Amino acid sequence: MSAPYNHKVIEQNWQKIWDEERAFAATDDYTKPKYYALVEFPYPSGQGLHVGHPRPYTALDIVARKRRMQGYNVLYPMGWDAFGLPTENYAIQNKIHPKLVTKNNVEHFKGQLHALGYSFDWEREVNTTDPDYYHWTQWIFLKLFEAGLAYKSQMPINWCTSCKVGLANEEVVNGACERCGAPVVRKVKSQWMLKITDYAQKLLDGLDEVDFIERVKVSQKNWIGKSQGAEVDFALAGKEDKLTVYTTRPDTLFGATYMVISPEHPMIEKYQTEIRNLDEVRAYQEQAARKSDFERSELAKDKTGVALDGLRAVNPVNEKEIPIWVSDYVLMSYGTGAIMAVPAHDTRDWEFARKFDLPIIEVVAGGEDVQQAAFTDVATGRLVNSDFLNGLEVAEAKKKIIAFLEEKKIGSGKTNFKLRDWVFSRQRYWGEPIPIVHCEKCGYVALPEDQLPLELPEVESYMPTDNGESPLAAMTDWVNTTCPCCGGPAKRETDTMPQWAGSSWYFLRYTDPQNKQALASKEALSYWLPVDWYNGGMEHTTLHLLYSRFWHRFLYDQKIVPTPEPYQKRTSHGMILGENGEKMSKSRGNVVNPDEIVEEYGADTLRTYEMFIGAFELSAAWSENGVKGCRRFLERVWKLQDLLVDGDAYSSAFETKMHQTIKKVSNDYESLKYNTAIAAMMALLNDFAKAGSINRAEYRTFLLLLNPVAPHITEELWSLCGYQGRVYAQQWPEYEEAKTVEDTVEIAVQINGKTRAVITLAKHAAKEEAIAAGKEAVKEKLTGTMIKEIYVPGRIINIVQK
RNA sequence: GCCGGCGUGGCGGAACUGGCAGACGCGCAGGACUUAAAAUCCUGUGGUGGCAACAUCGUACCGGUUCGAUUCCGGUCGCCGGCACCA
Repeated sequence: MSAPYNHKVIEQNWQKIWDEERAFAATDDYTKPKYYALVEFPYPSGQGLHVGHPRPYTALDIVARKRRMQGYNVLYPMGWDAFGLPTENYAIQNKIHPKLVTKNNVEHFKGQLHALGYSFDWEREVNTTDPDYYHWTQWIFLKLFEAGLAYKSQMPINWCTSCKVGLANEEVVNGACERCGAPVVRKVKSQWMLKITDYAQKLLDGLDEVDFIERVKVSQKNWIGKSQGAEVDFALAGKEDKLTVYTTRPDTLFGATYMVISPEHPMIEKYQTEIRNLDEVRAYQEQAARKSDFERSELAKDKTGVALDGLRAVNPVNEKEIPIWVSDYVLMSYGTGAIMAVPAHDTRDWEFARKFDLPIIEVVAGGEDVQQAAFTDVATGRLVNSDFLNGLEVAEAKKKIIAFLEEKKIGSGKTNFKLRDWVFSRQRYWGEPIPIVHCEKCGYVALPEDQLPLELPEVESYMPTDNGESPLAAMTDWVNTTCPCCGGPAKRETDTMPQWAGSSWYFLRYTDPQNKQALASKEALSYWLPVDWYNGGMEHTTLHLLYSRFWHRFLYDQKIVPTPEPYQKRTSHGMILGENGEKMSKSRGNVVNPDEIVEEYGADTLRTYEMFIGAFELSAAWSENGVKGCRRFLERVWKLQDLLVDGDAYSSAFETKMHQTIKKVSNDYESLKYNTAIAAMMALLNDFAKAGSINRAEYRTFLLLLNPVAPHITEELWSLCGYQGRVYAQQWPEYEEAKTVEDTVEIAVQINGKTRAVITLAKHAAKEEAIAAGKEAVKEKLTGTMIKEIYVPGRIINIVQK
């Protein structure tokens, strides 16, 4: 009888052996075929590892281990995205240097990950807060600056009242700070911006060349938000001036019955003396200014607005005078800050027109009565009441009206993007210093490259100042410097970079993490890139993914990286919820500590369970009983050694099953179907247990298949049973397609689509033979008139009767 | 409101390209072992009816296409995620 399965001893032992043997180090032998598997590096928070972390890490560990067994030189790295607010806030509260907090958290995390037996190449570990790392983050920023893609701009930004930092538009969630939930207000500040909008089209086009799961592509596309329409000039009645609008429906121009401008539109200031109800307009502007974007949208159901009394516009296609309204549903930050309202064919305009009793004129026929609801279907409608556009379909009408506008010089076709530039400044301590100085004479000047890294100075307090300056601003010795350009007095930039900076290029550093001369060598980059498979959370599919694609594309244009896209394939995993099906959180009291699971059941059990828990892309609720079930499975795998018999080829009883299982497991590991791969191995195990024996060839294959999921127990059994070498160094098992199919199949015999019998048939039985056998099996139920006989080989026999 | 996804036993979830719905696991019930319990092993387990063979209903709901629909199409309801008056 075998000794009991002691996971603690086994797991620590093998982790030590793997380290000593450098089992998972990627080699610099660039002649071998490579595979770069990547998971998002964690933020090393004070709470330590969450049970959500092992899900993606295990999934790609499986892929990485399998690829190594298939002969690839595999890079599966890990590092730390360690700048960030929680660390800084903890440092402020406890008066500890964030560097020290980070060091402690990283150590804790690393120990936890190590205990899970991941095949990370720890020799390539990176840390975004390491000056040797952020040297290159700063270097990339300088490249962006030189290329004119980093600029300073005085503009209204999202200001978090609690964190006292500016936030990118993308970081504001429902008008609240994404990190702390405090309300976000508008505040004008001079900010470093990155011109991601210059790359909107390239970022959109790049999606066609990569293998991202569809919903990720859709999110990226929606975020970039390309729309094609036109800008149209509306003359102001009685003035030599015009109001330009952007519209995606220029075809409906004849239906424009009024205009709406944003409360911030400069037109109001320009013509204030002619606006007879200026007081009313001023009051409305003030009311709108107090609202955040969130409130402006939240109050959407009840539209507000005020008509400009004294100013009217002229519809350029029919010369009709139409009123101009001011409403906060039109935003200054998108398009031109003014719209032409076509209530018959736009839902928002329709609501507004209803509320203020404005005319609704149908210009696209094909829907219901436009007085009852807006008709917005562009596919089926045809133009009416539109002069020379009458009878055309929407798409044709668009083309024709744009041509008309361009000919008359009153408008033109125009493409717009929703994407906005990236606010890159943070008024915080714990981030990369921005390597720019400001000189009265020379303006903003880049730090020379030989002065990089510009290290964070020691400060007394990490707290941002109340006026919103970074704590670095108080360090006058550090701030006051000389201008690299003219040698005169200058001041350093005191804002730091956002956390997104370090994570926008970390996958490049893994290819050559010690390099002092460059972010990575050309050779390393051209060998390892692109990342073959990148898995991460759905929550990063817009921000991090887009930012890192932007930086990469820029570096490609600078001829620094060899590929236009950084990631060939991107997948996403679902969240792990608490036992009650709710998101795990301290306040809900449903947090599971992975350390306790590893202690009690073992890393292999945790890994197996997290892969078995459900469909990888969907969220799944934790179940301690489920964990026990997986432990039971591994116990049974352990005991299989007692059933071991000689045999260096698969026994005839199991040959087909072995080939089928190899095929199933191999394919499932590639397609995120870890749960069914494990189910297949459980089913095979049940068969062996039932048979009472397993031969050495069969057990060998079984251990190889299971190894990527449960690496420790399989190495132990491999060694215990006297197989040579290490599992991790073996060849991945192969199957023969021909041997995965049985000679005979069970096939259902249906009458009128209802199964009435199941018969066993030769796999390729001829139709006559099959039908005859089928009829024989259900003969006493064949009472009606024969209509049709259907036979799909290997699938079904269906006898249709009346 | 818009966009995306999902809806299958008591529970987590399977089901290739339209072909026996419920694999695998959990839970539960019964049995074996044990003084007993735990662990382990065996058997059963969608609902209803029947001793049983079997019949019948059943993949959110309504309808359609088809010899045949969890799968395809149209509509309705519910849940989750994202976006937020983007013109």
